[in-house]
Amino acid sequence: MTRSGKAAQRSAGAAPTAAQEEGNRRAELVRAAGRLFREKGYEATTIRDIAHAVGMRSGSPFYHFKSKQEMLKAVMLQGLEQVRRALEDAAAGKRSPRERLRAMVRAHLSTILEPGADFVPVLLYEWRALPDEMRADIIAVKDRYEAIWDAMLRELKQAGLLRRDDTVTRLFVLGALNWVVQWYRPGERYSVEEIAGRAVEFILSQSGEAR
Amino acid sequence: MTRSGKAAQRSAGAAPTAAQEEGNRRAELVRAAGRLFREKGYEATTIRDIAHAVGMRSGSPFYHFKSKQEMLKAVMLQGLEQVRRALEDAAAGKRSPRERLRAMVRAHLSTILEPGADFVPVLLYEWRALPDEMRADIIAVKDRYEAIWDAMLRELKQAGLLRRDDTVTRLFVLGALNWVVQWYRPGERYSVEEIAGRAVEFILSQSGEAR
DNA sequence: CCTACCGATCGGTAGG
DNA sequence: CCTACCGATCGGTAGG
Repeated sequence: MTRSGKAAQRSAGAAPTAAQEEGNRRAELVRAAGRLFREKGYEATTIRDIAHAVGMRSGSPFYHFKSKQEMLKAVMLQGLEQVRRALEDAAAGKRSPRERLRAMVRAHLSTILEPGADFVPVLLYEWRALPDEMRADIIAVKDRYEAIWDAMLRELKQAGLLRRDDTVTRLFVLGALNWVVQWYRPGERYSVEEIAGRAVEFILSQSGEAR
Repeated sequence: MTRSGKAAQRSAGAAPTAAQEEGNRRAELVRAAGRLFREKGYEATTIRDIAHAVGMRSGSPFYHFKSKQEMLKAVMLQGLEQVRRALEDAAAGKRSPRERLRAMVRAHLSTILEPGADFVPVLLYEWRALPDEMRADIIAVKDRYEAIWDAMLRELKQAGLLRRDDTVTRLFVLGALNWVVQWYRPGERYSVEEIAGRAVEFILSQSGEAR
């Protein structure tokens, strides 16, 4: 699924070009780095861990990345692109404000909780490890992401479903959602779908009737 | 302020005993460790950093702690005791449910945001670094902390101020609050007091009149 | 609590 | 992308 995009770039059946192979290897490294950074944390993960996870030797990742920090940056950028795309898709559907909120909450939670969804959690919890200069590139994308939420909150307020639609409210909302990664365990008691429903209910000031 | 408790243990004017001096040094190490763990993260902080912060040489902290992990555990336990005590004090005041909630939110946020309040943020964000065996000791204290919130939520629901009072609701509430450490900057735009007020408003399903 | 030290490991590089 | 390697640093210990 993650790969279908890549695969579609080459004509069917043709052997991949050298550049494509290289891109694949790079993508594999980012994926492995994301998983390890999430599981063990950036500092506790070694380049050797990442290299071995994709069948390389310790020095080889530096052929694809200049430094460990560049790998972190790549993971974070991928996480941001992923969650932003998911959110835009969710918001695009023609639905009522409430239904659109629910779709966005579900999209956000999925990107954080689904097995293999490692990029965004790394983005959320490894800021400290990122050098100042690299943050600017990330903040630009982050702003676009938050703008989608701000638009949603404005809409909800106009519909009388939310008391306030300012920045602090958005931070409370995203805080409640992002915190779910701390307690959610797959297959245990609540599904992502159920948590999304409960979150919507928690966020909105008027319960309204179901659905 | 943090020290007045300690000082009160000895009779006024008397020289501290050897055991008290030792306890003070240990407490200094915990404080320094808390600050550094918070700023740089557990993995990125070295024993040497901590030692130098209190004027010791690199090997000396091991006279007080068996390992770096034991230092982390000490920081976390102190964080939990601190936030639990603050919360119990806040909840103890004879007030309306809404006022009690506000006091608890303020207490929780203060323990996380006030300058020098490093223990709880470490507790929140360094779980990964703590070995399994040490978690049990911490979880026992954590349960007592969460029980206070559960009681508060039950009360709010009975008063018709909250739609639900189950575990997921508590997790949303604490998520929104704990996330504030990610965006709050002292002296910038919002005070802790203001954020507490906004959080209460966000949490409750009925706005009611001011105050 | 210091001095002196150790084994292990880490991010990164040169040279192919 | 591998081999071979380097300088630096780290958590921890012995012996006082």
